[in-house]
Amino acid sequence: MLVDLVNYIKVVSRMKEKTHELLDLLQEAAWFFGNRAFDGYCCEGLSFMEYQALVEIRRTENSSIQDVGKAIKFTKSGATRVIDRLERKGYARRQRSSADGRVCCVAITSRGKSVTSKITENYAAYLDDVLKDLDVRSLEMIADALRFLIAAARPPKVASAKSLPSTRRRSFS
Amino acid sequence: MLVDLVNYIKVVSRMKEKTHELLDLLQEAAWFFGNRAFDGYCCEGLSFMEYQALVEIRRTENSSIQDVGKAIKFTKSGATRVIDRLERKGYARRQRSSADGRVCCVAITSRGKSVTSKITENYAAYLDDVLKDLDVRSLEMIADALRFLIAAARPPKVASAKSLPSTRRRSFS
DNA sequence: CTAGAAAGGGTGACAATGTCAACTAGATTG
DNA sequence: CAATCTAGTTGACATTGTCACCCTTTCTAG
Repeated sequence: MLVDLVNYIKVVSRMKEKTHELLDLLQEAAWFFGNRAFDGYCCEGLSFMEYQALVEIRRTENSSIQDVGKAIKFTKSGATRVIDRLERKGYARRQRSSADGRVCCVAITSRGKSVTSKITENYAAYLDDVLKDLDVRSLEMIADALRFLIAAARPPKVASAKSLPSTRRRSFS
Repeated sequence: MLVDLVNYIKVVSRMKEKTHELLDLLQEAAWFFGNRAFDGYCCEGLSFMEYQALVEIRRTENSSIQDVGKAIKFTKSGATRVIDRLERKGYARRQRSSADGRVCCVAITSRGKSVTSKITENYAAYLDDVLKDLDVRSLEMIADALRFLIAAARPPKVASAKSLPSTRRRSFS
C-alpha cells in the first residue's frame, strides 16, 4: 500500500532526525567532558593518552604492555613508547614476567598513583563547578543516561566489529 | 554541634562519591562517543581536529581564521596550519576580507560540504548500530540528559574561566 | 628433540601535528 | 604621521604514534 510506504518513509526520516540530534548532542558533550577538556595536557607532564594508559595500568595491576596498548587503541610499538615515557617519568615500572619470559608486566608506582589521583581530583573539581547548579534528580537522570549509553557501546557486544570505519591505524596482530 | 559536623561530613563525602561516579561515566562515554571513536582519523584524509574545524567553518559561514582557531582551541598559528591543510585538500577556501585587509574569511567548498556530510553519516550509522536496542523512551531520556550537561558546560557561563588547569598551551593573545 | 612458526617486546626512520617566537602587512589612534 | 595593535604567516622545534623490521622466548608438529 502506498500509505504504508509513506508511513515507512516518515518513520525512517523521523528516526534519522532523532539520530542526528543525538549525534550532535553526543559530539558536543564529548567535547566538553572528553579529552579536549584536558586541553591536550592534563598535568604533571602527562598527555591525555599517557593518563589513560596509567589509569588502565592502575585498574588492572600487572597487565602486559600489549594489554595496555589495546585498552588505549595503540599498536604494540605505540604501547612500548607510552610505557617508555611513563617509566622514564617514574609513574610506571616494567618487570619481566616470571611465567613467560616474553611479556613485560607493567605496574604503577606510588608516584603514578598519586598523579592519577591528582588528575582525577582536578577533573572532579571541574565537574563540581560545572554541575553545581543541577539538582540531585537531574544528576541521577544524567548518570542513568550515561549508563545506558555505555552499556550499549561497550565491546562485550564483540563479535561484530563495533568501531567507526578508519582509513588508517591497523590494530594488533 | 558534633552531630551537625558529622552530618556535614557525611553529605560532603556522599557528594564526592557521586561526583566520582559521574566522572567515571562521563570519561567512559566520552571515550566511546568522542573523538577516539574516530580512531584518530575519520575519513577522506581528515584528522579529527580538521573535521572539527571544517564543521565550524560550515556552521559559521565566513568566519576568520582565528575564530576557527578559537572554536577548536588552537593558537593562531595552529589555526593557520589547519586551514592550510583544509585548503590544500580542497575542503575550504581563504579569501581576503574586503572590509578589513588583514582578516582572511574562510569558507567551505562544495567538496568540503560533501565530506563533512559523509563523515556525519558514518558516525550516524555507528550510532544507529550502537543504539539500535534502546527504546524511544530511553533515547529521549538520554537526549535530555545530554542537553542538561551541555547547557551546564557551555561557555555562556563565561566570565569565569571554565576549563581544566593546564600546564601548557597558552590561549590567544 | 628440534626446526620453524608464533607471539611479546623493542628500535630506527618517518610523517603528522601543533607550539613558540619572530615577522609582515593592514588598521587605529593620539 | 608615528606608534601601536591586530590578523595572519613562517621557520624551527618537540611530541607523538605509525610502519617495517629485529631479537628473544614460547609453542608445536614431525
